[in-house]
Amino acid sequence: MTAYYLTTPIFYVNAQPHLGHAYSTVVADVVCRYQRLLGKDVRFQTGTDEHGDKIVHAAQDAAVSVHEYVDKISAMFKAAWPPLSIVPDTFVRTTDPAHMAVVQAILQQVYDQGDIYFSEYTGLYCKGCERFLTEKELVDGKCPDHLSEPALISEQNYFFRMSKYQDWLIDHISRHPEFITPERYRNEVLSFLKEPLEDLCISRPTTRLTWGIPLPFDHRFVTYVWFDALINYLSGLGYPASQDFARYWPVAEHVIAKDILKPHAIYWPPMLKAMGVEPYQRLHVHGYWNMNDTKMSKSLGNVVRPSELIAEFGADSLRYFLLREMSFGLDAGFSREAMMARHNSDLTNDLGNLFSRSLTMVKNFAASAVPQPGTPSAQDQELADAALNGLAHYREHLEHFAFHRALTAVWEVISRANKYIVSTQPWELAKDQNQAAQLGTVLYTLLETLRLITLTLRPIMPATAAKMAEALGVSDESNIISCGVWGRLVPGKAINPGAQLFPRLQQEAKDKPQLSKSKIMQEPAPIKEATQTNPPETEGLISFDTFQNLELRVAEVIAAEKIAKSDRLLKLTVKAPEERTIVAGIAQHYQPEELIGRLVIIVANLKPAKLMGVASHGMVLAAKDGDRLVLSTVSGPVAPGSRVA
RNA sequence: GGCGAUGUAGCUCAGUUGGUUAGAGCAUACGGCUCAUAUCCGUAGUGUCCGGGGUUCAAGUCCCUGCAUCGCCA
Repeated sequence: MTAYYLTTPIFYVNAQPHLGHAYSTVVADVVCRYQRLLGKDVRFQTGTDEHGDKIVHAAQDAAVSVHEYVDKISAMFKAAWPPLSIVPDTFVRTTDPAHMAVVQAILQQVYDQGDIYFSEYTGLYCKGCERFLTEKELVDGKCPDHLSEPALISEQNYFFRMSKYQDWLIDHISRHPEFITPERYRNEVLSFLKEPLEDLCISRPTTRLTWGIPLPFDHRFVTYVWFDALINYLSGLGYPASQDFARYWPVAEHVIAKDILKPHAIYWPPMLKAMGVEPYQRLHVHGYWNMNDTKMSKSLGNVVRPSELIAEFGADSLRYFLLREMSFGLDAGFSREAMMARHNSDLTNDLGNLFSRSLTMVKNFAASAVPQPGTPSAQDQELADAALNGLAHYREHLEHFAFHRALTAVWEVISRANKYIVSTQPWELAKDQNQAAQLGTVLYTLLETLRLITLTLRPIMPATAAKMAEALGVSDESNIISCGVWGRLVPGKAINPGAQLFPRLQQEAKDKPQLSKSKIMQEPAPIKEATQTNPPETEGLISFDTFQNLELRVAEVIAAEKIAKSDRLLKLTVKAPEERTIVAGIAQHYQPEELIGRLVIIVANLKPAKLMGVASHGMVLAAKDGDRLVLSTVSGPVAPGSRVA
């Protein structure tokens, strides 16, 4: 049996699972299910990336130990997938002892053969950022985030001789057009490789960072996060001496989002080469989901929780939407409205209704059994051909990760079937005994078309496809090659129409209460609209729900500076609890220095805006008394990020 | 600053190597059917194909230039 191995990235546990994580993982699950339908032996892996200073900080902010923190978030990721009908075979944690042992063995091996060397690096180090900054990042010689001058320090570190593999890598990418897809990302990588590659710093001294895997040859250092994380793709297979590794690695493919293109396309192949392992076969790069035209971002509080969407639409509907709405590789927009439209029109109307009307006719006109088909007319043959054609196109597109095209091909068949019903008018045929044979052919053609559609939907919407297969009496079909042919339904076999596949969802009132505080960012409902829907006596008042749309939080000012060329604006860096930049028009009332450490109240879910070239994520509330502005605050000490309500 | 991508109907997008009247879905309007868990089918549209210039018998498509948005790099 041919093997297939597909991975998602391992997700960094400094945040909870969001739609972006769900997308990568749904894509991988769909492809794995499809490969299984082809009869392959599939290995599907995901996991969590748990080392690094950001995680130590996140744990500190949450006031728990690092171990407790990573256990908790990792478990949240693990628990996020089954409700989406995603079933990985392996779930790797970079804190697993087995993974850590593999990382250390590889470091030792590469070190022994001379591709890791010790060297000194001198650079501008910002204590606040806990990292080296490049000259270009500095503003007036200062760190833009911490407004302090970085120190020129020398640090000794270990480096991976990546530059040695540059020519090999360019050659490899050039020879393998499908190594990085879609093509735009391949071009991006090739263009990056036109410049000389620098060696990769792969260590951090334990004086700066302890939450990592110690270098086996020097315990004063831990390994840099990428040398740790990427290796999960091997350690999850039991590298080096396992049958799984021998079986699955030669067919390995990775799914990633575009933000981690560089580590996967530039660092990873040379790492593999250095350890004497063949590179992966294909890297599939996808884009971002933008939320209501605003970049999805953890710090803006406009993260969509997949669990809430599942609760509202169902896992299958969400999977369908994600695959149908995004052109793989490009960015796409997410909105509840778009999802509602897809659900009701594509799923409820087109597919659900076709299924329901067809089975009802079999029930009413053919005694709930597969009818005996007669000689097909041109019309019947046309639908049969369209169904087989659709299946072929679907397969072609899925092979290339063109999910939206694959689904368009299937919906083309659905649409043809709906037209076919109108033009053949089975209800008229049923009225005339002489046309019984023709009726049988029509219904049989419809059922076969539905059976083929069901086959194509198995990877996309597993639960729905299972219901459809059950109704058609073909639950045992599990191979798209042997079953993807015309005429497998046996006349006389019982058909059992089930419940409606996709109940219609009503568009909720716009100011529906939020299910949780961190949902899709919404514009606060316009007051005008609220007054229109409210009785006259409350005119000018807003509803509680409207108020709930405002996310007010306490924030601590940790840095402030004047914005050049503006006499009114200050650029504030606040902790709420994440760090964010807010531009405030208070320069005439407050000096930057006197703001540091103050607790203020901010609107956390305001649409970001650029003021004098600086992006502002939220606004600071202040009282206006004539010409005077006085900042809002809370009457006692509370943790930054506390909700004000 | 360098390289690249994108800009097409109200919305989301298709448009192969230049080739007749520029397409689809959604939304809108009207009409038809009744098998449908309340849908489906048909018809009707509207487009300065981002602006400007050029090549060509012929440009959404190729070239130059400008604008806008985005990405990568520095």
